[in-house]
Amino acid sequence: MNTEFKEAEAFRYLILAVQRQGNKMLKAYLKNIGVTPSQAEVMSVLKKYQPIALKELGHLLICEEGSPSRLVERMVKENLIERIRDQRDSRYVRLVLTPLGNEKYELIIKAEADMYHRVEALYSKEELMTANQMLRKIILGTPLEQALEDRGFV
Amino acid sequence: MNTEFKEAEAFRYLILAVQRQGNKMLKAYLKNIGVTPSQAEVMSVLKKYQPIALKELGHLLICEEGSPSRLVERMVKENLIERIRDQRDSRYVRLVLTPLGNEKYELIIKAEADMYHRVEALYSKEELMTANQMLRKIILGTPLEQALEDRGFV
DNA sequence: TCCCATTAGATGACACATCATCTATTTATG
DNA sequence: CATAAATAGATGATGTGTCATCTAATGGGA
Repeated sequence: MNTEFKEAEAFRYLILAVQRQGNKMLKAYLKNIGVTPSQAEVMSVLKKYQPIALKELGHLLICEEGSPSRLVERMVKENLIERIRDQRDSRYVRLVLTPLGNEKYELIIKAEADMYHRVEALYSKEELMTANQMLRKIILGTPLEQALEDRGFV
Repeated sequence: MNTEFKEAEAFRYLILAVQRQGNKMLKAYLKNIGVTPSQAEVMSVLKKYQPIALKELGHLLICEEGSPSRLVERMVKENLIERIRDQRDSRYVRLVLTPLGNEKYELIIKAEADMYHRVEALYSKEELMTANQMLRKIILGTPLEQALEDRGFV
């Protein structure tokens, strides 16, 4: 077997595995709140940046590029988000959290904190900083760099 | 803003970003071969382990847990895989690469090598080993640990 | 031998992601 | 002012992932 790219190949699958496993774990923590990991991400972006247009939201999300029309659509149906047409330029919509959305966001913060506690039980702060610094390098020059920067993760 | 879990939160989104970005890059490399990253993973598992049952394949894949019926179904339709009912126990199917599948796999190896070159241009072998060692820790005790071990990534 | 628990795989349901295309508006330009 | 270019968002198509449930086949125990 060719072992030339052994570490690079392992890195590829380890990243995939960690993302899947982490998503699964977060999904479990969020289950009784009734939101998915992607929805939780939308809500935390809205909490910080609302009111915001769909396109801006798309630029800030890590979980999805392009315009998250359908992700938002489902959340509107579940009364987590309100979608308001802009008066001045009706191409835009302005997105804000509903009261229910705000309520649930409080629970989401707690669930995420539980998740982060588990991560910090596994890694020292120094380890995390080293890993993060390395992961940032691969994102430089990609469309996600701006999103991560705006969100405060760079 | 609460900064208690700053690094853990950044880690969460960096892992997501790197996985998305990497998947996108690999997808581009594989595009003219006509296979997706998940399909490429199935083919490299088959190349090494064929003939194999659907359930075993599911245990070996990182890209999907459970049984990858539909992933395989699409690949059968595209004549990449052959699905043969086991004579002795017709609950099982045995999966093998078709000649077309083998041909395409040769191209996939090249595309993946290009991808790995880019990763190694970014990171030293030592950095990769450090990162991989760290990522392995979070996988310990999860269902994916076995898959990674069997595939030779642990 | 007969019945039932077990097992492999298929399938329905749902929520993403991504890409291409379409629609409704707005704005720029002749 | 009229029309074309540009822009925001919606929508269709396709391929995942995940979970629950269903079906078909096997095998073990009464």
